[in-house]
Amino acid sequence: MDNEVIFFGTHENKVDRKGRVSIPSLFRQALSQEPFQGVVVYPALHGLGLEGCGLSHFQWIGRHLDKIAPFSRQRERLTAQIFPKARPLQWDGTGRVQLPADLMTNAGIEDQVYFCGMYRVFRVLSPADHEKFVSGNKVEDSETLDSLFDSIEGDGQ
Amino acid sequence: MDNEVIFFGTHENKVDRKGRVSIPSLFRQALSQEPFQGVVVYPALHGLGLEGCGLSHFQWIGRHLDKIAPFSRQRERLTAQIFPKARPLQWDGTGRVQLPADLMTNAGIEDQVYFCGMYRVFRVLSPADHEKFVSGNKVEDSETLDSLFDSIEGDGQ
DNA sequence: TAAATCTCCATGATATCCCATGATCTCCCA
DNA sequence: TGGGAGATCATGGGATATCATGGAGATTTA
Repeated sequence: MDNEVIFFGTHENKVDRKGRVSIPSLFRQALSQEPFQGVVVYPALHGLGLEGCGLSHFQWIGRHLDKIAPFSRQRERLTAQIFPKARPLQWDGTGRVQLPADLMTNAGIEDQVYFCGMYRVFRVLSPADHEKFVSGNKVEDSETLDSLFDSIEGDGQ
Repeated sequence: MDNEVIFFGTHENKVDRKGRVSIPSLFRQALSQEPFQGVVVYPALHGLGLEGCGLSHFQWIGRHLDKIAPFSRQRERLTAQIFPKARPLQWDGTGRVQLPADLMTNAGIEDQVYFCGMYRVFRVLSPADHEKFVSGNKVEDSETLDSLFDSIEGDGQ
């Protein structure tokens, strides 16, 4: 897979009173090869704040849904969980997007956000949620961490 | 699959007393590459409100029915549910369509609707149905959500 | 001819574009 | 190695464009 889009690092940005926020330059660089110059944002599936990614990765999520029987209730429930709250946000010439009011409310975001790179996606968190996010994902004992890593297969690289 | 038609977000619009309603700009953009500049609307399969999509996807639904045994009761029921009440609605220069009276009655729509993007289709819901839709599709504990996703095969990406 | 539908124009709210600024980072040369 | 010039980045504010919506008038349909 060429042109891999990867997000990392934590970036603290301001939300101005129009609801605009700069997408971190590193994230925009990561997405620079994408046809859609913007991000897709939706409430995080597991827990806190918002999650975002490029359109291609979002379409990849959609293709997962395509594997489910088209008129089934399960497909409808999963779709309803993600799509009605997802929004494509195109950035402007200065790299900013407009955060929709409903998503901001949903995530308790006011005038400051943390962008946390999370490999193929990123999180957008209020300061309070960011703190919970950091402490909540701490792995207390190194034994646990070891076993997490051990569960991943090598690929002979 | 290029130029994928995907519907996102929830949009609250008014129905004026002539029965006109704006198709959300995002939805029209999604359909901008389609030969037919409009939507097809029919009663939703799983109960609430109306469902809509572009003409191409509607044709795709038809082709899906072709996979069901031709003289089966199931095929007839699905066909009867969708096709007799479906209507192509072309939008005008300002992006509005006229909602047919029978579909509005059928869906309990009066002067306000919610458009919910649902991936390849979208829902058109009265305020009351929208509330039921949201609460009815809630996945209470994240375990359930996980298991829903886990039931889908990964592709090793 | 009455009712319904479509076209066109006006309007307020909102989102987007464009330019300016200060802070930080990078680069280059002494 | 240190310091200054220039570039990049996040951010603010005003101007502009877009969108949803209302209504008048033209056109079509029954």
